[in-house]
Amino acid sequence: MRSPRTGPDNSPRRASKAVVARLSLYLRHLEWCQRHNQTTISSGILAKALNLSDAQVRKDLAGFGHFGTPGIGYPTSELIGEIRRILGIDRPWLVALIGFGNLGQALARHQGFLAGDFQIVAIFDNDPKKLGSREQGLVIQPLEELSSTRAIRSIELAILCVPAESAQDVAHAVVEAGFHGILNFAPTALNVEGIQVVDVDLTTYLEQLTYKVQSPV
Amino acid sequence: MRSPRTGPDNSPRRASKAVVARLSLYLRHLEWCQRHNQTTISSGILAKALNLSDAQVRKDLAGFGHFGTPGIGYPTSELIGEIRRILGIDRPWLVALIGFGNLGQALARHQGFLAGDFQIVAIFDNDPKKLGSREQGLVIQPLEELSSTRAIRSIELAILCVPAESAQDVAHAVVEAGFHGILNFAPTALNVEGIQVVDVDLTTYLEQLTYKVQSPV
DNA sequence: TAGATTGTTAATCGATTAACAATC
DNA sequence: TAGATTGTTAATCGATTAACAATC
Repeated sequence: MRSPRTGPDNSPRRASKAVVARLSLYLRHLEWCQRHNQTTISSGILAKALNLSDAQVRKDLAGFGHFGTPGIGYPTSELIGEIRRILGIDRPWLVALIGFGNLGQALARHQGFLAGDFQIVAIFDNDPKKLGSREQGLVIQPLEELSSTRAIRSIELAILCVPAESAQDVAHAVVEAGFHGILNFAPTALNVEGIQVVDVDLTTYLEQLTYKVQSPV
Repeated sequence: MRSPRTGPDNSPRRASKAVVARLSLYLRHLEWCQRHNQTTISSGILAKALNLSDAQVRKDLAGFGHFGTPGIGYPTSELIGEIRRILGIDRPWLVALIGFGNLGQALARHQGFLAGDFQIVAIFDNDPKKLGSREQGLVIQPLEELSSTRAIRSIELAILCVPAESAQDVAHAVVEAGFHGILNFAPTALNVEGIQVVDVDLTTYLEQLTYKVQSPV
């Protein structure tokens, strides 16, 4: 039973980036609770574990439906299923890794961050020295094969780990190849149409930290 | 010449996380402009390059001082200096890498994301198989040496790349060792006092992307 | 001077928090 | 029933956008 949040025209409203990010955090803690045989959890307990407020947890979840029971809390397993469905990870996603430098190699090996719902099934790079070598059972392919490989295997997502200088060109090729989304690790703003992009800018995080360290609270 | 933004009590006010993140983006594009011999830049041009609004750029910068000239724009080099000073990267920072699994190894090798202002000068791990081996000229040290090594070398920042299960314990040791800040790659919320933390949660980004892909605008 | 652009104020928009009736 | 907790509304807070006088 659910009644999704709707706009004035009654169409479902897209949740803000902040809300979606918190849903991922809720999901991870709920899975932890499930492993510890916690069958229900209250907004207060969940909030405390993540340094948030109980009101925020309830508000976030209520935006997507009625998942809890007054006096009881939220059923762990059911809420996990609901959040996975909301996030779109109630099914597996195929991923192509583009750019096999240090970061690309790291992500290919650090499958932990893929968390089971995502699978890297192709790796691309234009460095002739890397082409043809193998990683995790995958042959490094040239970018010319991006479009054909994507189509054959129905790959939907691309993780972009190329240098900033070539990122825009490669992003264009990714769009042309028919991908649906880009996780962009290149430190540059992409200008693309008709495709979703999430930026992960590793260079900015240490600067956020030094700002906080030199201006504590 | 600058007049920093102040609170009602005239004390400098801490900028929001969003503003600080944008300062990093401004800085990077300004450095690009400098390499292309652009001596001044307007808020409109800078905004367009980063998919932001001109008003937002001016507002962000005005929060820290008067850096521009009406009719002209902002002087590239001077603004770079100001932003670097604001972010705290007008001096080098020493960094310890804690946890030498796949991600830790990747970050050690992917020095690109450190961008010259940060230097990894020590690596720690508790895996007996890794101890004593070398990476980038650094010997992998046991966590028992965290405090002494930090003090001897005056290391200020820690990059935490340990598994979620041990992250809280290690974070505690990091605080005890006298670090000033943690860049936390462990997928868990840290509960620490008296130290600054920036979380980088790689597991959540692909979920943000699938949400956007299945609910486009 | 005319055109361009800043810094700042006011208006708008959105997100968080507080409070509480409803309900198990 | 009494205690706990949700879902939701109203209040607060903060961030973004729009507009424009000041100024080069």
